[in-house]
Amino acid sequence: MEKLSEFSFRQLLKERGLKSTHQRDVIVQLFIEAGDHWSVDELYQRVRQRNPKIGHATVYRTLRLMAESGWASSRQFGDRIARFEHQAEGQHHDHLICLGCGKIVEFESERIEALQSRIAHKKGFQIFEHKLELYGQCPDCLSKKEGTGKKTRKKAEHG
Amino acid sequence: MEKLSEFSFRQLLKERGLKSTHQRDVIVQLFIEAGDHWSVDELYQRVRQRNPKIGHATVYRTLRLMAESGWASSRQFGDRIARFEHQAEGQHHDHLICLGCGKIVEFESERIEALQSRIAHKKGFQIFEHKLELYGQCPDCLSKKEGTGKKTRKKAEHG
DNA sequence: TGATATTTTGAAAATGAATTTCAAAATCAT
DNA sequence: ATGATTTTGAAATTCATTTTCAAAATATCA
Repeated sequence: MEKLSEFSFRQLLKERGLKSTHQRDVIVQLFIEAGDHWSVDELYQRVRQRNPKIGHATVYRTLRLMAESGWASSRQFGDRIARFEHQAEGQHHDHLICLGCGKIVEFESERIEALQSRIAHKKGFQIFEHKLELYGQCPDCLSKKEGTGKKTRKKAEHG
Repeated sequence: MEKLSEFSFRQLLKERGLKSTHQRDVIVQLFIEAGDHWSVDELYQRVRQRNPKIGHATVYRTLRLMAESGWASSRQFGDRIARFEHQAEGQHHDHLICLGCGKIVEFESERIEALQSRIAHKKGFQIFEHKLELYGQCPDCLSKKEGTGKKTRKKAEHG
């Protein structure tokens, strides 16, 4: 699969007999710029800044289109809202999620993947994908937290 | 923590200054009987069979209460609906989910847990819980499937 | 036991993320 | 440009879950 860009997305649309639009350009471009783990609504806010006329349904639709065509994938971390990430070209990756500040850190482990395959095979399953999420406290939140152990989940930090 | 039973749940309510009710008895008992990975609605259907006067809000509330007090835990497998399981006394377990028939199989792996801890530690995180889900096809669906690779997710099978 | 303060309940309304509807607007092949 | 087709935005809808609120049930204690 090609690396995602505004242009390769237009290419994809063409191949599928779909139309290129200003809205799709903006959304795809901002999706690329934004980085991983944004919710639809967070991305929609950015889109609005660039063009307030673009509706949220269009953001949902475009993100879904990207996910269906393999450019993006959607995940849920604990809550009920979908967060999108750029589809990793090669390696699959997993996530550490901070319950303090919402920060999401990615990691990879070939050894875990290998163990997963072995387990699946033992149970007779054929695996298409997996999700591994570790929930806890990030270094920052651990050092800040002297006193009470609060469990409030703030809006996700990104960067 | 004590093993879950109707009676220990009444105990818990008492300790918390909450009231024992017929509804809570029925819901807890059926939750125990039902086994793992039922959605609220599926459990609600069972509850209705025993007592059609019990409302779905009460089932939601009771399940939430059980989850808050550590008797049950809720998870989402791919879709947006919560499924509940009895809190494993000792060992944490993970899940294999069949995308063909919705069957959910549990497994445990100390070695994966150990690798997870190591990774978390390396990134400076302190982990409270984790989720590992492997999505694919179960043995039954693999053998059934000769021709087309359909991806429809049926209602979950249990047992 | 009965009075009463408190909690719980069920029905219906509210919420919130995501999807659909539909008429108007935009796109694209000719 | 023309016209068929797709896309759009706003509003409505869906669906799981939560909340509201008046009525009912429960616990407490005199």
